[in-house]
Amino acid sequence: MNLFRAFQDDVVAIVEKLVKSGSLPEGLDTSRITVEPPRDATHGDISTNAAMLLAKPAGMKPRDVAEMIAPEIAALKGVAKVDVAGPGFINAGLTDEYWHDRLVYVLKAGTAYGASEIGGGEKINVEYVSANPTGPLHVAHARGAVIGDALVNLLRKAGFDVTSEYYINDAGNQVDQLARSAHLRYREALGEVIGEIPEGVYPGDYMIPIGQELAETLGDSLKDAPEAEWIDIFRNIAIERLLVGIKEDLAALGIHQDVFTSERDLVQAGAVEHVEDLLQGRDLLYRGVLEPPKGKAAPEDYEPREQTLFRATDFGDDTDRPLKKSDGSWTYFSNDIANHLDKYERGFKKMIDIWGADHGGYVKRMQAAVRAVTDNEGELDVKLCQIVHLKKGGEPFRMSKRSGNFVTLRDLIEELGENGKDVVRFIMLTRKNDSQMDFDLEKAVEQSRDNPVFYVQYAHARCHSVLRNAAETLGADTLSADKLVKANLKHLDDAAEIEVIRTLAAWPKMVEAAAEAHEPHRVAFYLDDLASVFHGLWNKGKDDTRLRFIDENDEDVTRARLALVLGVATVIASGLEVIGVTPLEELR
RNA sequence: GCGCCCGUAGCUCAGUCGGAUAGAGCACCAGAUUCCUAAUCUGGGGGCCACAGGUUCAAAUCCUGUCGGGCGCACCA
Repeated sequence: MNLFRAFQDDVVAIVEKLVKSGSLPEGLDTSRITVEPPRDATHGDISTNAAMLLAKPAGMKPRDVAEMIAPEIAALKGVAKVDVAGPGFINAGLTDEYWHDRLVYVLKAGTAYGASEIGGGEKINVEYVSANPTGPLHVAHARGAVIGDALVNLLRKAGFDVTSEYYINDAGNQVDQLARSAHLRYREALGEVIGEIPEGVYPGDYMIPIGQELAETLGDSLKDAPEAEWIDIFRNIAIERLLVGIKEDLAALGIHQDVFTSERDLVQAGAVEHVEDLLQGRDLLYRGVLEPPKGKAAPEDYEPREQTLFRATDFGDDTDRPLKKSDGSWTYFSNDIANHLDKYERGFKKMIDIWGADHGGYVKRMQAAVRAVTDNEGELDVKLCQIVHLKKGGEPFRMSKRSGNFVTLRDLIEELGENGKDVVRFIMLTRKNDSQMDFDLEKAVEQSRDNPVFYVQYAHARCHSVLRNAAETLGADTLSADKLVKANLKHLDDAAEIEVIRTLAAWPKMVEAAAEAHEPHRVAFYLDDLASVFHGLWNKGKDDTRLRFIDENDEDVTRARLALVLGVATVIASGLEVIGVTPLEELR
């Protein structure tokens, strides 16, 4: 449960009560009332803006409204004191007992703690990676993969019914070039000297084994055959093999998407004609000529051509967009509309796509198309990922083992050693998705405060280290959550201890806010905060022995503190679960 | 020329559907450590939140314009 939401309900109830008693006028809008933690901790534990919001419509001064509400809040369970401050904030401090109850709640819930119902079981589709099946994944894909996957977990925790999806771009020119590349490697495997690989054809070494396989299974029958005879076969096999590799690359990052949708299958099933019919039926298509882009030099081969255009401007786009090329064939755009319409027809009103920033110019038209084709029922959010600059010790990092001239995802993970997956996942979430970032391979494996992966992992391991130590004298079987939940938590009375619980108690709100904003990076920042307050408490114990977790002379106090330690470990594990990082119990 | 994203401490970045005196880490300065893991800790200095208007009880946050940086700009995918 999100405690702020609970208090928010209480405040709204108080306002309604005051309306009923005639102290406040009727017809007030309570929907914008919030209860939040004050930014400055000296203002208490919770704060509401209710008085400032209601003052104007009620025709009263904010402070007067506040003075009416404040005593009612003071009467709520768990509230220790209430102040009216500033322009009309009502601040409340909560009792230690209230916070102790929160800790009990954490221990009872385990890593499920933080789960929310705000999603209400609503279906939502998250499409990410969707790289062309023309080679192994590289670093540029890693960020979108991690953001997408963490977002999926986050939305699930927030109560949505999430489907994770990969759209396979297996139609069009690129995969034809792939087929040609496979044919070239096939000829090479049959002993031919292929020389320089032509422009546009994929040159990577990863095509060599596919060529060899084709040579073994097909013999030399298609060696000199015209393209039309082999291109379908070569394309299908190459795509299939590369897709297996891509899935392995994703698995190395701990990613297993639910649905892989083939563009080619959709096209063959007539999904694009379906789009055309739908748009036609809504009178959103016409034959027209697109102007060349103004200002900048027009493309050299520009000539006015008539084609089928979609009225994207009716839905907020800057210009109408072609559904068909001038030769009458479908554009990539039209296929992608079919993809999104297909999702909608599978029951997803909410859709999220994770794209690279270089596709930013494509967002408006896709959103316009989704609205058009779903009669404004469907809703597409697009998260753009800015590029990642790989560094090593501050210097740009390049290497090329498996393929042409880019760093593959596998290379990256392997370069980072045993915890490569966890390091990549965490670091990728240490920036907002739309900020550029540097990924320094040296810093990412450093064991220091500078490295958030380590800092958070270490906090978790440190918790378990304490529990292991305590187990030696108290017995491991007495330190489980269901035993520690019965500890006498009254002993947790130091401000630093309460501060830790307060941070634990913020986790459910964090999950909800991050899920609503579609921003998984907030989880990584929260975990860094939590680790920080926990390490802080630990360090206090260094100066003040009375605050150490284990007091050999007082088992009662020790158990209370171990309950807190277990609570911290639980919430860190819960958060790491969301971002897909393994909570290590030992770092040695 | 148009569209989108970004502009917050010396550096890298957070900043909750608008909330109180704008935060963190690094770097810098001054101290601490026979102690459950020193795999450090405490304190301090440092800001016209790019700029100018507007909306609001309240703006880093929303709107308009300007400047600076990135990305994208017929039928490619």
